[in-house]
Amino acid sequence: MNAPAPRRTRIQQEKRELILEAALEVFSMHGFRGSTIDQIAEAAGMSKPNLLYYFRRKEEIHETLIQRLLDTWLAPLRELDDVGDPLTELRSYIRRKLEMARDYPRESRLFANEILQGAPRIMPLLEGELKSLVEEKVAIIKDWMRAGKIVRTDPWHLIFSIWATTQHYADFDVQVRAVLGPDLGGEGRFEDAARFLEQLFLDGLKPKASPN
Amino acid sequence: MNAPAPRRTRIQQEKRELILEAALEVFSMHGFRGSTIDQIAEAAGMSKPNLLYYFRRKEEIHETLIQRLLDTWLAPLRELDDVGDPLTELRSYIRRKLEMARDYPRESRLFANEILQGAPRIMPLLEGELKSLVEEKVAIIKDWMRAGKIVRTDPWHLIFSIWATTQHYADFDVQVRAVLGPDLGGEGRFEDAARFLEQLFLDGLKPKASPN
DNA sequence: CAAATTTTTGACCGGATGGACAAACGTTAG
DNA sequence: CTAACGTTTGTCCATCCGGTCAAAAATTTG
Repeated sequence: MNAPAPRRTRIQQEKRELILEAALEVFSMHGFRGSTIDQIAEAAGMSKPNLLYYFRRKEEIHETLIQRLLDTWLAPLRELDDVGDPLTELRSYIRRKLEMARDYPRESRLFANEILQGAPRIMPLLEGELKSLVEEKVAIIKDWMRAGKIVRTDPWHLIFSIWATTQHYADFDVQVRAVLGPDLGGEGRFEDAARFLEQLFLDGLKPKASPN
Repeated sequence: MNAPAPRRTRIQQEKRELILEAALEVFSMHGFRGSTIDQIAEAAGMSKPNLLYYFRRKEEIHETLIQRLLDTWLAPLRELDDVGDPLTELRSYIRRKLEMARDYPRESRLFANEILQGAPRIMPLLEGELKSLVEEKVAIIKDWMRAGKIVRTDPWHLIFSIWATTQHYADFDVQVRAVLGPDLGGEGRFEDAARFLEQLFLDGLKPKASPN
């Protein structure tokens, strides 16, 4: 399906990296249609034709960005496995997702933009890779429920709500900071969010009968 | 500050309404920059110059849409008051928000688009009206906590997480449906989500000591 | 009906934007 | 030095898009 990755010199690699970094900044802020090649070129410190020497089309930059994003984006969920204690596993999943919202807000917004617009470029991936990954993790969670390790609830919507609450702090960051104001909206907001989410999910999920 | 609303004939009102309906469809899908006047005009069944006879600029449509949206959008939160039982109040707030995600997904996406792009047009409103509304409701929630009606937790992030989880079903609807698949992703998904969220928030918030 | 007013449309304009291209520039290898 | 190759840039083009305008069509008013 994919063409073989062409050989590239070290300089080409670096320039392409520079462009991708700049494009991430621009795309995540203005969306695909709202961003211009000129903006990206300027952010990357080069001229438009020069940028087009490294990426032939605007879409090519976007595609590369999205593709690269998805690998790192799903990593936390991939790491969720059934070897550890369920509550510990879920806690560190939530924490990792929140850390990603804090450390990679641009990636999160790029993804959000894509989904908002109907996911035209990644629909197959959502229905394929993502769907089966979630199914795999849902199975694990169901096992935990059957074993009485966590309360019975809907595992799909549990995952959705973890996604929603954590990504909210990246995608809606402007709103969060505006509402919290200067006092509460500083860097500490992620600590507060982490504490809150841990309490929300883990107290909500902890079995009432025999808390061990 | 605002110019007085000009007198309009019934026909003008209807046409403007038609245009706003079409624009909501288009803007919520492609964002402001990604939408063209031609698209909106075609969706409204009229020519571009004709549309521009009713709205002089593209921005004017968008502003009208956003302004109208915000009133209805914050209505559920406004209704949250301290007269009823706290858990009942929160339950119906969550339910109303989820119903809005189900019944007005385009409005939700329009709002999400605006926030994602840094809220350039509504920042003052976020820092003003929204902030003080949230502060007001945070005070109520704090009272409930002091009175032992609900567990102590961070009221700001409680509100954020209600926003995040409910709006997720509108903004990320494509992803939700893709992951759930045809079986689970039907209309029942909102019922499932409602049940899950109620359990998540209310069990998580219910005081452990004396549940009454 | 006829004048006045409102609504609709085709044609057009100017600027922005994605992209092409050839020439210039720089670097490396013989 | 110079030929070959990789990189950079100025210029240009076609298209898209927001918005204008005058004239035609429809509607209302007298």
